Amino acid sequence: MQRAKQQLAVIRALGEADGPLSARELWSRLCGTGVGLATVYRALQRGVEEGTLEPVEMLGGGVRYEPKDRGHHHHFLCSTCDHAFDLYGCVEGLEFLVPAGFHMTGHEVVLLGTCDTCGTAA
Amino acid sequence: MQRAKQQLAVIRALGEADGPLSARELWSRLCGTGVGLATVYRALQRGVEEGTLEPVEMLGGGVRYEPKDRGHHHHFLCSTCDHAFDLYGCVEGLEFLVPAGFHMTGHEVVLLGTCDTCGTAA
DNA sequence: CAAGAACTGAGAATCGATTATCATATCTCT
DNA sequence: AGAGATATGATAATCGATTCTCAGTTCTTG
Repeated sequence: MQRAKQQLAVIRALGEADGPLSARELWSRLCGTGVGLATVYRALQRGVEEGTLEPVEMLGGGVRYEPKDRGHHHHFLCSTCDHAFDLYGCVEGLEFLVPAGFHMTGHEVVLLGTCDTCGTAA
Repeated sequence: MQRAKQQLAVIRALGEADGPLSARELWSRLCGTGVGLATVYRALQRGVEEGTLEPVEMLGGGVRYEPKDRGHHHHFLCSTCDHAFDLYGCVEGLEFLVPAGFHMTGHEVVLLGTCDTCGTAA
């Protein structure tokens, strides 16, 4: 059987988002459509198993998820609404920070501040 | 009353660490000294209230703590032992990543890889 | 030493996040 | 339509992290 309707709705909502979403964020966006929280978790778990979704750990606690096809990028975390936004572009030249004997395989950059909406509202 | 012995032991252990520690890491380092986990949490909470400790959220779940006097710096997270190490030096020129309308107040950089010890052992 | 306040360790209680369960509903295939 | 597999939502169960409780201990001050 193909992936079912409700799970597709979850994946679609994630694809339309402007950044990684947590299970709860995703669920609240699907509110009213009658999708259960359990189904959100099922869709996320399945997406990760199939390799189409990627879990993103970040400040603010929980794990967020995003489609794996977005390539290398970083995030902006709004301290007011706690939403994470995708950023385009990357940072180079971090190697000089690595201590001798350590081996760097990747890096994470998170910018903090207020987003468009929250900044204007304040 | 001054801060009591056990709590001082916690603060000292944190000061001697080469990076931020979680409550559990701290506790295991004090194992054998008969310090209870509750006391570790009490010392951390008190340190934060007094402004001498700073909670650090990072990949890998839980909150870690470090003395607040270490100034601006970043961390290296070993994917093998899951320990976080302080890095010296910082990154400039991240502003170009910030979308229009957003206001950046800070940034976090985490380098991932294997540390000295884990890299050698592998 | 005496009295009261602060501190302590162990384990219970709580909290939020995630996962498991189950009866029902939906889909696929014929 | 009928059979069997899969998906669903609600809720219960679980998990790890943190906080609370409490009886006993240690410290301070006199």
